Amino acid sequence: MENYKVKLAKELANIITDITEEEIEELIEVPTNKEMGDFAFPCFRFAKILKKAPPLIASELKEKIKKPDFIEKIENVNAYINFYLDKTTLAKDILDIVLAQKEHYGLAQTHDKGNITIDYSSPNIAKPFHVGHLRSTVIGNSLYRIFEAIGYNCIGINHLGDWGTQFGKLIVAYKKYSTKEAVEQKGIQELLRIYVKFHDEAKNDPALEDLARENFKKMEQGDEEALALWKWFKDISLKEFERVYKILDISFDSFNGEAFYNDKMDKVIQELDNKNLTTISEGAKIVELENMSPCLITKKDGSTLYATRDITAALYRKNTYDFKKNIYVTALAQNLHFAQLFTVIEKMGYSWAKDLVHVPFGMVSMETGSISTRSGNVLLLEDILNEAINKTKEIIEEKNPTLENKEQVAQEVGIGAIIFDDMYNSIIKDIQFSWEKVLNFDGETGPYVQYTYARANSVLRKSGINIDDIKDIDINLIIDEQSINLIKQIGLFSETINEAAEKYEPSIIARYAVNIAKCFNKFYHDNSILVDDNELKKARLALVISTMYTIKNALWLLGIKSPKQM
RNA sequence: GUAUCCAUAGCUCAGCUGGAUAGAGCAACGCCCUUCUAAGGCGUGGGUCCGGGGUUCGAAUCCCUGUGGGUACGCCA
Repeated sequence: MENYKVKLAKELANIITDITEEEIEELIEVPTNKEMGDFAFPCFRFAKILKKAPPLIASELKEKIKKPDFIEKIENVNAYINFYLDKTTLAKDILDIVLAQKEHYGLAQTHDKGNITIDYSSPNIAKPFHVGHLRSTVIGNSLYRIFEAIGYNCIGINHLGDWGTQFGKLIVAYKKYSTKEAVEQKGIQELLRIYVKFHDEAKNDPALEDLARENFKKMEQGDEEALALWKWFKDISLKEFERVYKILDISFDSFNGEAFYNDKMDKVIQELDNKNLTTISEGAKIVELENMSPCLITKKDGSTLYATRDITAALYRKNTYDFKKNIYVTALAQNLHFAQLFTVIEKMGYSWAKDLVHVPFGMVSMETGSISTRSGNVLLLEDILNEAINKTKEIIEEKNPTLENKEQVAQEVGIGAIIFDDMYNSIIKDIQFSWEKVLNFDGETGPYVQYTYARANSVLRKSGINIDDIKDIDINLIIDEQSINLIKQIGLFSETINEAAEKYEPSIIARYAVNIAKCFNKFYHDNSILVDDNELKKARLALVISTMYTIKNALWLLGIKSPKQM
């Protein structure tokens, strides 16, 4: 649709000389109401220059415009000039592209725009994967695919929280409250139990915290026993995470977590010193920042912090991947941390500091209050996914009991519902987790979109026509209202992906997928597809398969599968 | 205290780079399966766009300010 706007601006520029073609293009808008055309040009702006009433300007202007071929009609309503695109031209232009690109529709064929590193999921070792971790994981995965779709090469980095004082705590807790056998048997559950116990005990015995810091310092100094325990805890956790990633079908290009930077931080601290950015405050090494609390580089015992590792990681990523953008998908609560991180890198004199992007998302809470691993108020992601899968199975038994591979479909739909729900709204919004909401598959939900895809697929299957035979269609057979609405929507795919990338907002894709589904369902309701008239059937099937490609790719961008039947 | 995010229908939210009567879904009620999957379609009711100023021909949208809520602010990540 964007290209028509450009063409229209060019046409108008022949008549309007007061402003530039670019300004004209900016003024052209899409009317709120479909009845008022595909594009509108408001004339208020010229009232002052021409000293005439806007409606008069509009009507005079309208008379001067020579109708281009791609425009069906031009109308003048008050101060607006409304343009209606020629339906046949529009439908032909869009369907030609979709039917040529087929399953690649909307997705870039090359990835030559450069590298983008995306830091997402990044769970903390030794803590179970809960609802709160889902957001970073699915949003990051979606952004990865969105940027790939517009031609970047993405590098997905799981910046594991596998270093830091928490391991000192875990080592202390293990020695005090657990045994080798218990950890081997119960895995992460046992690690969680002793971690929670540590915090309970530390409330009354602050010396425990000191002991923990001591143990972390040992790790940084290469103490073998401490490192062996650390590695053991890490392996146990990773096994657990891998299982969740497998269920979600999400993968990473790098698992270089915080520990990976252990031997790279000295050099960076040295660099900060050399650039005279550091000062000592209360025994700690810090970088002073304007309008912001200082960034802590080392503690008074000399061990490093989160920020130290993130600065090091950013430098490493720039050197390794020469990224065009380096994106961090983390909670909004980490706003200050990233503001500090980016400013420090800017102060170091790196011009690419401007390419560092924090994509913040809102908090997930539960009806029982905020999620807290320490207090045990958690809802494990696996439990939610399993619940959703079971609910889907029930629905399948009720609606489509003869379906083959029910198990797999239930998995794809149940998980799709959870992922979709997480990204349907602007990611900045807080979410209060609710079983009722997440297990509701009616209305604007993942299953609704998937259902639409399955429906379309079903018609195609029953038509008995091969996809490759759907060509040379008579466009004039599908320019009724519902068909054209659907075609227009399909034609918006590329610019929708661009917008989602620009705003780092997967929900734009999710809403787009719903729009396509809505348009298709109306089209489906109003038009019989499998009719006797062969030409009409073929033309409508062309729309059916165009919808299928679009929905499948839109859902793919969100990390959601499209089962052919459900 | 400072910073930051949020505030639109009963609920969850779109719309926010200013434009024509503010839109969806859920929930409620009613209609549509002898016809391609009813996880669908259609309809009805439902609004002080948090309050107050300002900019503008025009503000839910931009600016200022107040209120309410969330979050973060040195040795956790």
